[in-house]
Amino acid sequence: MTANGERGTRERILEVAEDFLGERGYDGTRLHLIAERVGIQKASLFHYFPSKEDLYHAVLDEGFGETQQMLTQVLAMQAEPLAKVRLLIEAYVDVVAAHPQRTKIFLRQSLGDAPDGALPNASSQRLLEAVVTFIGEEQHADVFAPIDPLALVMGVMGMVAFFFTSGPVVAPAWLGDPWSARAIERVKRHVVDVVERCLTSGEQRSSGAIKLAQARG
Amino acid sequence: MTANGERGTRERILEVAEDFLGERGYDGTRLHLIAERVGIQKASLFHYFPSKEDLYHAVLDEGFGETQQMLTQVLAMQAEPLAKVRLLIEAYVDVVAAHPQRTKIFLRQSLGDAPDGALPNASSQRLLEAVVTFIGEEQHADVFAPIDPLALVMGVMGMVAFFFTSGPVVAPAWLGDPWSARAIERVKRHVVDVVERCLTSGEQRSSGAIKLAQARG
DNA sequence: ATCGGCCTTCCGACCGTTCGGTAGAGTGCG
DNA sequence: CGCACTCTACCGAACGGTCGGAAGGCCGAT
Repeated sequence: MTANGERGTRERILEVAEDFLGERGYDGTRLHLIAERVGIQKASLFHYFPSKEDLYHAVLDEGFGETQQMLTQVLAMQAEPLAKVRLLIEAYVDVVAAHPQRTKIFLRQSLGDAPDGALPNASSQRLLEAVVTFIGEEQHADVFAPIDPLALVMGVMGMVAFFFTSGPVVAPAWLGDPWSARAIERVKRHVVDVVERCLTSGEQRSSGAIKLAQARG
Repeated sequence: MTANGERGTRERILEVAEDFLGERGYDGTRLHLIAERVGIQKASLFHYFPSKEDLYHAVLDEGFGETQQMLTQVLAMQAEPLAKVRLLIEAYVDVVAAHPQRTKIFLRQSLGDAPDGALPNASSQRLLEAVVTFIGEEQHADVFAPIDPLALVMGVMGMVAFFFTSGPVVAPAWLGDPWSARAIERVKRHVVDVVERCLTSGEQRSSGAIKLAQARG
């Protein structure tokens, strides 16, 4: 037994790496700093991961997997359509709020952080499709109001990610500590509110929005 | 007169730098590649900008300034409240779509791309406040439905940014070429649609909105 | 019980490359 | 000449990654 009695060096590396990758991105992450924080020699990193890029992908996979698993679970639940949407949003906000660095990595990835560029990740796309299909079906049954489901879902992703990652920079006063339970609740409520208004508004506005605006004048 | 007859080497550097910074971020941007694409020697970059960080900030300032100027202009226009909101959104989408790299840089910046961390940028905060105040006043006059205005505005920023920067990765099929006029129009319509539903729904749904209304008094 | 090999885990030292940045001279123009 | 601009050549530092080996646990053979 050397310095590290507890087991899980590999896991600790992944944790620390996630922190650095979220904070500074792929190119900004220094392996020797990861090693230092883990309490290990830099060369030892290469015992667990063949290269920096492999470490990056390991962190990525871990994060994606967990998030998708949680959302898939919620999607399979039995509930009223609108309630299920609410649950989905709340679960998503929870998972984003619980792993801020992971969310940052996800955003960075889609901005093209990795050296090999941004990859579309097949399984996450399947999940996205499942959610969109669910909403589309309810719309077809006239339970939900007609609105582009894909745009709606992607809008939710964008809003939530932006609130937590960019929010503190753009509007530091708002939310205060973005990871506090109070802030999380606020974000949930707002997003649910917005989506519900979009899915329950009686009139169809999609293309007639401009006319409506004029009519109100 | 040497190789570069047309004037504006500095401007060309800024353009090219914006491209690289958006595509790969601060740490991933290599000065020698910028120089190469400009058609200049790397050392010449330092004649115009004292350091990489200064170049970065120059790009940042240029981008912020232009965006803010445009939005401020729209905000000062005379129009019906709801129409003005629509104009603001359309202007914002236009400017984002016109400068994708700039938007990526902005997102990266708020994720903490620069070596000195993310700075809250005072003037952009003032603009944000102006928009929020405008919405708040219309709500107070019962023209707009009660909903957290700051959250709404930030949500719009998040949605739009996400559509254009992450959209192609998350859902490549959607939008197709995200910078086509068709895609831009689609994004505009969706965002305007969502915001209008939020600002015109008669009933009051969120308890967050109630709190906001209280806080305002 | 203990020796010797073996495996995992980790380490100190080192390597080739590339990065941001500098020095200084050259060139053409007003 | 002075000035604005660009060049070639170079530098120290830091990076990702490699190498050979040391420290200890494990286990079977003696």
